[in-house]
Amino acid sequence: MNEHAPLVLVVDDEPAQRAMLTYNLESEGYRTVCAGDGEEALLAVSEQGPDIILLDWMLPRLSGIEVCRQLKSRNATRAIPVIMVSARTEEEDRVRGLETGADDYVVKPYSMNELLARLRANLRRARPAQVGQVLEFEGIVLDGETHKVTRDGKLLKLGPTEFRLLSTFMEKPSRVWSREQLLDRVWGRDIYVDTRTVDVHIGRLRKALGQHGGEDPIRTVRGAGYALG
Amino acid sequence: MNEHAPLVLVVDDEPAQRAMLTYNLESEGYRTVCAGDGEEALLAVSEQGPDIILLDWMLPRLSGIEVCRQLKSRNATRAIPVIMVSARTEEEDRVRGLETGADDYVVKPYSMNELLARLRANLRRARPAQVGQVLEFEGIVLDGETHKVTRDGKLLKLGPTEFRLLSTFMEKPSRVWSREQLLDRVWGRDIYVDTRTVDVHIGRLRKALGQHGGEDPIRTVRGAGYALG
DNA sequence: TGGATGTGTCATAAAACATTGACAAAAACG
DNA sequence: CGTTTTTGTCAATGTTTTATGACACATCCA
Repeated sequence: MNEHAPLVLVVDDEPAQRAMLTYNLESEGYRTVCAGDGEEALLAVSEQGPDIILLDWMLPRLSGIEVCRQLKSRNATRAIPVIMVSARTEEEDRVRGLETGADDYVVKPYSMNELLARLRANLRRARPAQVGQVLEFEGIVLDGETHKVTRDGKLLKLGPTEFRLLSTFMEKPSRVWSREQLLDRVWGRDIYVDTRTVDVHIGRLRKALGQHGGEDPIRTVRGAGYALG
Repeated sequence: MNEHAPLVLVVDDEPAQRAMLTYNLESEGYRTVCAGDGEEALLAVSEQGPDIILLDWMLPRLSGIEVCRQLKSRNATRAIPVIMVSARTEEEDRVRGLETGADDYVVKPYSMNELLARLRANLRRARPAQVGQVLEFEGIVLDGETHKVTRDGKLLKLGPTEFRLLSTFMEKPSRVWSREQLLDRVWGRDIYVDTRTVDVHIGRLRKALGQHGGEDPIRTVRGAGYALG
């Protein structure tokens, strides 16, 4: 199994469902981890740091909707895409699902094809911290597994948002990202934050990158956004 | 109404639907334009250049899926986000919708809230019509993704307006652009600026292009405008 | 719980860029 | 040629965009 395959957290209370899903996901090359109820799910999120979450609506102990709400209210987990899975087709549920911040919504019965398509779409959108991958740019080394960043061998101290911001930049150095795109990838979908907030965090990232000296590697592209190098 | 509000193209064959949608969209501050069938839709796209498209699945003449396929197969329109709207809940359709390149999918009946949430998310994602294209002309290389311009390998420094001006020229080298056309493309529609401003910026672009030496590649066409080469 | 750390917003400062009018230079045209 | 029209450049001024520091509030972790 590829070390860098995306890790999917499957949350469902029915063991048969979980087995079916993990089987299919793994034969598509994903890595998986399971949880049987809401509390297990939250635990798994903080311990495993999945790249994406398949979340059943009906769960013992903590409902799927509540799990989602909690995930989306924390900075550390906000950016992880959540796909809600539900047997209920009522439109009201879809709305509630999306309003708690779910990134997508799938109604049972769904085909594996549909699920995989949505999975791919959501992963494509929001995968800044390529799990396990080590990115490098002009002496800056970002390790997605240990969450450590060094510059010219010296360890840098940076907060979670700065880390995600930097890893977005490093995924494609010298590509210009608009503030909106950065909000989408670093902060997450449907989050209402002023675009100027990006400026502030860029400033913080610059300070963090320069804490042991060195040129500022972040380029301001007036009227367009920011880029690395 | 804000001139720069996103323009939403609403494609639906039922007038009542269209009215409902435009009413709601406009009270949210969007500008709207409508089409009643697939061919009208394609026409509206090329004439109005909407920022995003709400596309009903079932349409007379040209089905929504076909419209989407055509839009996504042309460079000029590929970047416009398309949200498919359908009454059909069959999952197979959802998959087909996403596979033709639709950016999102909404099933009727949907709530306005859901629709607006998806609209916002998709607009934000695709916003700066990233022309990730690299244009080249006589040693001048313009990269739309990194916003960098080099001449004979040497990086040039140019401001936002100079960048847009140059990229307009490079789209079709040796074509002559009138001052009015340049104002339209570089400055934007309905903006009131003296045509003399164009001269000044041409001057700046010339200086910028010559900052490391080299011939002036911009040709003045007296009485007509300017061209590259 | 409580201290440390991180985050979003605002006000303000600073920088970058755009516009315009004046005038000089160049081209067109009789 | 001299006149008229068009274009190039400059400097002054105005506008927009970005940077930064301070602060309140939320979150994390022991």
